[in-house]
Amino acid sequence: MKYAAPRGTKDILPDDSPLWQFIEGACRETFELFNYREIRTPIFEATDVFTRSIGDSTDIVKKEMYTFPDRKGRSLTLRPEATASVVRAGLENNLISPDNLLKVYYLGPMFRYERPQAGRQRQFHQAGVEAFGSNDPLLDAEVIQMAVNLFQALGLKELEVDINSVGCKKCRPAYLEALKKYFQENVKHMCKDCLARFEINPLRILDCKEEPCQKYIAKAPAMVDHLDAECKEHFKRMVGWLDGLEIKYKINDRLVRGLDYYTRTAFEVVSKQLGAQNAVCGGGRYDDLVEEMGGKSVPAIGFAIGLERIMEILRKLNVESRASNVGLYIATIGDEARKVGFDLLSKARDAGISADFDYQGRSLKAQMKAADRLKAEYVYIIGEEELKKRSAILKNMETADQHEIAFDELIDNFSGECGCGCEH
RNA sequence: GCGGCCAUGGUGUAGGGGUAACACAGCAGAUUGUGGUUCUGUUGUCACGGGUUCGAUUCCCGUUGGCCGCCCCA
Repeated sequence: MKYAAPRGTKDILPDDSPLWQFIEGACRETFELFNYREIRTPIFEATDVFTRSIGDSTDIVKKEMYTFPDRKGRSLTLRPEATASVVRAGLENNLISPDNLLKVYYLGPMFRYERPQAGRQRQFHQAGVEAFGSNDPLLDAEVIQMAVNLFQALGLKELEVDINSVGCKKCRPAYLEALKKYFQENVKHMCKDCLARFEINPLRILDCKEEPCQKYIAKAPAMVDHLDAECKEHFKRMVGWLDGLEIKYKINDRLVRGLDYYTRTAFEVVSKQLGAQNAVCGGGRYDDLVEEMGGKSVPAIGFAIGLERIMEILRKLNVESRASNVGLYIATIGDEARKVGFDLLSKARDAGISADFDYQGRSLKAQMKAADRLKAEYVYIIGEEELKKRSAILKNMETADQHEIAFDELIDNFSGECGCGCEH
């Protein structure tokens, strides 16, 4: 093979697109139900947009960004996630302000230079939402509810919603100190990764899955116990709203998210039907980001959903539906019939009937076979005799019934019964 | 960035130092104007580069890519 798609990228082929459209459609529908409106930002940004927001010490910034200089030497980066872009766009276009509530959603490809594996690609797709302008815990609950509703609409089960609070810039430093103090003596018994985490970001130790480390982690102080009064109140009230909405969740005081900008609420939806990469949705509040990116202080919250991972689950559930949308296939014999057939073909399309034709001048048998494979509902067969009569055979491919219909009446015959393959 | 496994027609697989087997799909045909069954034919530089050898698709090394795990994340 001379050319192949770059490592970690995948073609989405016609057989897959119905499922993609289903997923994307469900996202749009749910988001719009909650009155979020679509925003589309460029696929690349000035590198600073990401380094400043995501954080220099995160893996994304340290080793996963697709960064390149353009022809004038400016450093650009393919977006590894969308939140930073949305904040940039919102600020640039004056959509974000403290006294204005902005709710937007996006859908599209993201890029991270990572080693591909199950549920992980270098170009992958996310759908997400961002809401700016409110620090009310009600909004946190609603955002989580929206994610849950979406997964319901998609027919996903066996999901778990994990929530936690990572505090704010006022109370987190004290917690980090407490963590350090706690791990100070134990860390030497723990894995070498944890040793490194201890220096860089002790919060990450909580994420470690190594068996020997677990017993130390289990007794480590939890952020929820170190929240200041306001953060504690925020978390309590959000949980209250979630209970009111009857949303099942698990408080996971070990949940730490990988981007630096999160404050207070952090949540994740994980699937039991996936392998190691089991998070299908991750999000949280980022009350300081807008200000850090040069705006006024505007609280915000959002989440992102990994579409490939949703796809993987749906594939396992076998929800692949691949109905044809061809209502009419026009088969012809001979050059003259072909001209007439092609003319009827375009008339059919003008009338909104999805129609197809043979482009290779093949035998009638081959045309019938093609129509069959396309699962066309009807085939209109035009031969020499039919040309003289200006009337040809319309065959119902499912029942195999066929009868004659004049060229002039073909389209009208269809408009009544909706031969377009749509669902009614 | 690290580790394990792998790489044969469109797809899924078999094989093995002397130029590849099977199934399915595709295409063509089986009294030349009708599909889903059957039968026949047809489809491959055995990932790429180098080495060992009289000879490599088969053995060795490297590269690239895939799968899975670690890290991290969606």
